[in-house]
Amino acid sequence: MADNQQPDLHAMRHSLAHIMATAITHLYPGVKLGVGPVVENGFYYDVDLPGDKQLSDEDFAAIEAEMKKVIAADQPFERFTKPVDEAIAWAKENSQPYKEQLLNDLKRAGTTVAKDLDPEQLGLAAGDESKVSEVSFYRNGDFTDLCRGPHVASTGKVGAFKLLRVSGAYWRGKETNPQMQRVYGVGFATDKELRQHLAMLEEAKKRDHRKLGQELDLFVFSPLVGAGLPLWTPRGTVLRNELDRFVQEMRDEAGFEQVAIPHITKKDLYEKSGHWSKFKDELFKITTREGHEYAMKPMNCPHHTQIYASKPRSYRDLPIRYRDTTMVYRDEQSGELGGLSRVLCITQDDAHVFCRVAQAKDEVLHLWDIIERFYSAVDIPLRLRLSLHDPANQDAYMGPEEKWVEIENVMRGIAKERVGDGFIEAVGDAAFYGPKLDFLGRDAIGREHQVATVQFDFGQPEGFDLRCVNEEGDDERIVMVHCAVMGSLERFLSVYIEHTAGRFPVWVAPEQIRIATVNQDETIVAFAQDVAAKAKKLGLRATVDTD
RNA sequence: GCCACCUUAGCUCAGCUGGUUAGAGCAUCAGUUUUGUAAACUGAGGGUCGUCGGUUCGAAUCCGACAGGUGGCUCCA
Repeated sequence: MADNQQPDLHAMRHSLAHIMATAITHLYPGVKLGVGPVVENGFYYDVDLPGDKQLSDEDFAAIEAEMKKVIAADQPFERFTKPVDEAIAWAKENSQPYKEQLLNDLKRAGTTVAKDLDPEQLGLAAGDESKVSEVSFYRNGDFTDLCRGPHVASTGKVGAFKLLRVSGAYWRGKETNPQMQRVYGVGFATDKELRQHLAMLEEAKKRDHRKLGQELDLFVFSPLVGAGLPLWTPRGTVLRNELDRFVQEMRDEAGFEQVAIPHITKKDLYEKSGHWSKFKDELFKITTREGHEYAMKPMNCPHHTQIYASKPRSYRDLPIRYRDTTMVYRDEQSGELGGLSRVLCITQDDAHVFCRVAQAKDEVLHLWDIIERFYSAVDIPLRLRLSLHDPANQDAYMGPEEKWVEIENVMRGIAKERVGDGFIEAVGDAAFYGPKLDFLGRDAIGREHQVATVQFDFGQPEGFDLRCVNEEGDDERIVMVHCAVMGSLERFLSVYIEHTAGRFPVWVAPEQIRIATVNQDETIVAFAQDVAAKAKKLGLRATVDTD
């Protein structure tokens, strides 16, 4: 829910959702309605059209025209209430099975327990846990809808709007439920604001990394190689290498050592780490000709633990810090792939620290320093999110809950010490092996993306029995700290390309110097080539342009 | 994976309801030009219309499958 918009704008958008539903009801009698809430910049309504009718963009003009008629009629929005049983009867009479289902939930539970459903969509006040005896409706003209409101006084007072797209959406967000059609629109108080918003969308389109990636010759896709598998051109590879080199230089200063690992492993490694059972759907699996099962690595930490575990470690050796920029592979659902934001092969600028519990805090802080230096260099402001486990779903996590709470308190303490109250907490966003400090970067046109991450891991050291010999000569369990600065190079570059609109600073630019000659006279061209050669000797990326 | 839409030259796109050798701009190449502030002139090459199959006398155009893409849904260790 968009919570920072003016209340009347919220009411306008909510009213637009009703007006759209009114129009669709007029055009497609017998339509079954789902929910129609306000979202950022606009609204949507989920509809299930009679017969096999499927909406497409071409139907928008007719729907918009019908909406304009409803708006021109300036019908008042009238609120009234009904006892819940009468409301259920109303839904039955009007063949609105989705509304009926919502009402039944309201009656039975007093609220929609399904946390995937916003109570606001149900005509129910948020936080209202009591049993519901009455529900509210809104009526405009010949259209009546179960709704909490609020609405504007009449349909003439909704400002400017435009329908943008239609897509599939599962009823109540559940994959196993029937799929409805979700019609999205945007709404603003004035035409001018609507035009500005549409202009912003145009700007975002211009910056689209998929478009710029092709125009700037940074990466390509091949249908023969497959979806979600970007191929990096020489120019794009320069970008990747320069950014990574900067991160790795900072890490080396902080005592990291580079390691290298194979991209596949026997299944045994992931049986021990817990990946085989927890993430088996996302593992790319390989069976050898002898029938042995292998998998492409979906992450690097299990491999790295085996380097650590290869010999006895003294407390004097710790912390041991490995860094490794390498690809991991995840078998994502085909429909989720898109550009560089979501790929099957993810290049992680990964790092793992093996240390004693008491050393972990300093390690986290040093890694945090590197993250801050990096994002200040690429001019992307960061916001911290502390990602915690979900107590309601403890089975999804390694280890006992007390341990989680203890470690999360330590992480929260570190965050408080460093940024005060300047961070948010997200229950359920932790990794299965430990809580995370996630960093959200804000790009030049205001969008936020998750980029860097620092993770505290006590699960895997336990699973792999990682230890050191302490001062007393006893075995001591160690902990791991994971850190990726760019996270995924692919995803980071999708953000960075759009952030800079392809105008990269000189230090990462694939082409730093272009020498253009005024004509194609031999001596002049030779001179230009000589200058370019000298520049290259100095380590600069120079080209000659004789056109 | 699910729903909708899309796929014509290297790029951006025309090709109406199926009917002669599929077009344009930019880019490329060749020749001309050598002119100081954001697209010089002339010409040429380049496409089995995503792939495979079907309907039809005839398919870029209609149907199906597959692949790839876009927007969402679901998912994202």
